[in-house]
Amino acid sequence: MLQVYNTMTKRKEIFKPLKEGEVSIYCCGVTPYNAPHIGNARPFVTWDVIRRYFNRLGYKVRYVQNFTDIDDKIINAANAQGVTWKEIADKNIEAYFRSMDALNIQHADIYPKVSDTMPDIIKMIETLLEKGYAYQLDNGDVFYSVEKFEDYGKLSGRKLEDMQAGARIEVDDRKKHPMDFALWKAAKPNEPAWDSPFGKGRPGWHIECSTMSLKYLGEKFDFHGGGADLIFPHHENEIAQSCATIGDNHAFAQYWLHNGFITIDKIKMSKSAGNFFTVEDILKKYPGEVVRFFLLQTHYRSPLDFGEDRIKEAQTAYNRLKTAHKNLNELVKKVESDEFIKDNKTALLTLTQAGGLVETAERLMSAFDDAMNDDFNTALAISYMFELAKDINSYYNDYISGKIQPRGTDAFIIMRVSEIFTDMAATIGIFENVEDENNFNSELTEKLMEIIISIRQDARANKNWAVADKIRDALKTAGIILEDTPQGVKWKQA
RNA sequence: GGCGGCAUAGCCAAGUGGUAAGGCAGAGGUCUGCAAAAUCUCCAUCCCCAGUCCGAUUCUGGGUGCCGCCUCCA
Repeated sequence: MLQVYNTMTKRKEIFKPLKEGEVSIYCCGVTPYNAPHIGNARPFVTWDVIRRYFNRLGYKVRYVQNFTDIDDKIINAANAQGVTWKEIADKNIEAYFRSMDALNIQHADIYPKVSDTMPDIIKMIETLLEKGYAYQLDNGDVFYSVEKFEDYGKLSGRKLEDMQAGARIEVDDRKKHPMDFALWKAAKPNEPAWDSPFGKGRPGWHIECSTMSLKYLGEKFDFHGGGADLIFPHHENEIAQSCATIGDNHAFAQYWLHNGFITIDKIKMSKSAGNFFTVEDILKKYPGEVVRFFLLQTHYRSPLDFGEDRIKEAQTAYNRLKTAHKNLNELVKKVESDEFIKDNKTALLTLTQAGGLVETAERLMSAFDDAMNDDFNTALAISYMFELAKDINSYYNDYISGKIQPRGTDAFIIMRVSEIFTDMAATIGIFENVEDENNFNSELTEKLMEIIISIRQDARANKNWAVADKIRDALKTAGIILEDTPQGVKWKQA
C-alpha cells in the first residue's frame, strides 16, 4: 500500500488515484533564463523516480511539466544580452534538456509553455474578474484578491494577518491587500506583450501553472509537485486561482509533494544567492548516473548538502553496485551459453548457496517495494540494493574460483536474481546505458589496450614487475584501471 | 513577529515504543608477484532536561542549536 506525505495535510496518506490504474502529475518546471543548477534538478530526478515506480506498479502515468518562458528574469536577461526573450528561453530550454537527459530523466508527456498558452491564461483571468476574485487597476494591471478566497493559506498553513507582508520588499500600495498578486502585468515600453481584454501585457507568475494544469490534466488531478520554496506563495496562489475558477475548493491537485533543498554549507543553493553549481559543470567531472544516484541516496524531503566530497563518495558507492551489476551480467551470459547446465556435479553447497541467493533477492525485492511504498524512500530502497549486491558478488566469486559447481537449477536462479536486480536499478533509473558506458571506448582504444595488456602480460610472465607496475601506474594516471583477475586482465575507466 | 522542518557513529544517511539499515572513511583477515576489485570481521545507547510507560532514540512538554518560507527561487 503506497503512502505519500501530503503537504496539504502535513502527514502521510494512503494514495488513492482519482481514476483506477491511472496517475496524473503536474510538476512545476523551470523559468529558462539560465542553465539549471543541481538544486533545480532535484525535483525532476525525484519525480522521474516516482513516475518509474508508478509504472512498475502498473499505473498509466500522465506527466505534465511546464516552461515559464515569459517572465521578468527572461526579459532582463534578453535586454542584458541584446537578444529577444524567445532566444533566451529557447537556448535555456535546450540546456535544460541536455542536463536532464544526462541525468537519465524520462521526458514528460507534455511540456507546455506560457507563450503557447496565452488564450487559455487570458480566459482564466477573465473568469476570475467575472467571479469577483480579481480586480483591475487604471494602468491595466490585474490582481487577485486574496481576501476573496476563504481558504487562502491552507496549503502553507498561514493566515493573512500573520504574514509580514513587505518584510523584505516594498508593498505596492495600489493593491487592496498587501498579499494580492498579479494575474496580468500591463506592458511597459519595449517589453514583449500580448493583446488581451485588459490591454496589452503579459501574465503574472502563478497563473500559468493553474491554467496549464487544468488544461492538460483537468479540474482534478492526483499530484502536484515542486521544490519546497514553491509552497508559498506559488502553490498557494495556484490553489486560490484554480479553485476560485472552478468553484470548488476541493478541486485541483489531491496530493502535494515538495522536495527539500540542496544546500551548500547548510545554506540553500539559489541563483540569487550565487552559491550554486550548474548541472552541466558537475557533469564535466561525474557521470550523470552518479549525480542522479547522489541525489537519490537521500530521501527527497530531506535537505541535501552538496559538496565535491559527497559526490565522490556517491561515485564510489555507485561503482560498487555497478560491479555487482557487471558480475551478474557475466553470470547471465554464462547461463545463456549453457555453461551452467554442462557441469552437473551436484554439490550440495551449490544448492544452498544459489538457493539462498534467490531467497535473499526475493526478500530484498519485497523490502525495496515496501521502502518505495513509504513515501518513495529511495535511500532505504537503495540500501537493499547494496545488500543484494553483496550476495551477488559472493556467489560470483565462489563460482569464478570454482568453489561451487553450478547445476541446472542455478540457471533459473541467476536469471531470476538478474531480473530482480535489474528491476531495482530501473526503478531508480541507473544502469540503463551499459553499452556506451566507456565514452572513449572506441575500436581503436580496444585494440591499443589489447596490445598494451599483452606487453604487460609478457613482462609479468618474466616476473619483470617494474615494467608491469609502470604500465599499470601510467594507465591509472591516464584514467584507466587495470585489474589482474583469475579470468585475465580487465580494464575500466576510473 | 508568524508558520514549518531538522538534530542518529569520523563523515553521509534510513528507521523503530523493547537497546539502531545502508554507504564513505578507518582497522584486521582472505585473495594477489604487488596492487585493484571482491569478500569476511570490527567500529553508535540516537542534542539536553522533565514527563508518560514495565520499557523511549522513537510519544508529550520545555530548552538549546541549525535551516527554510513569509520577495524572486526547485
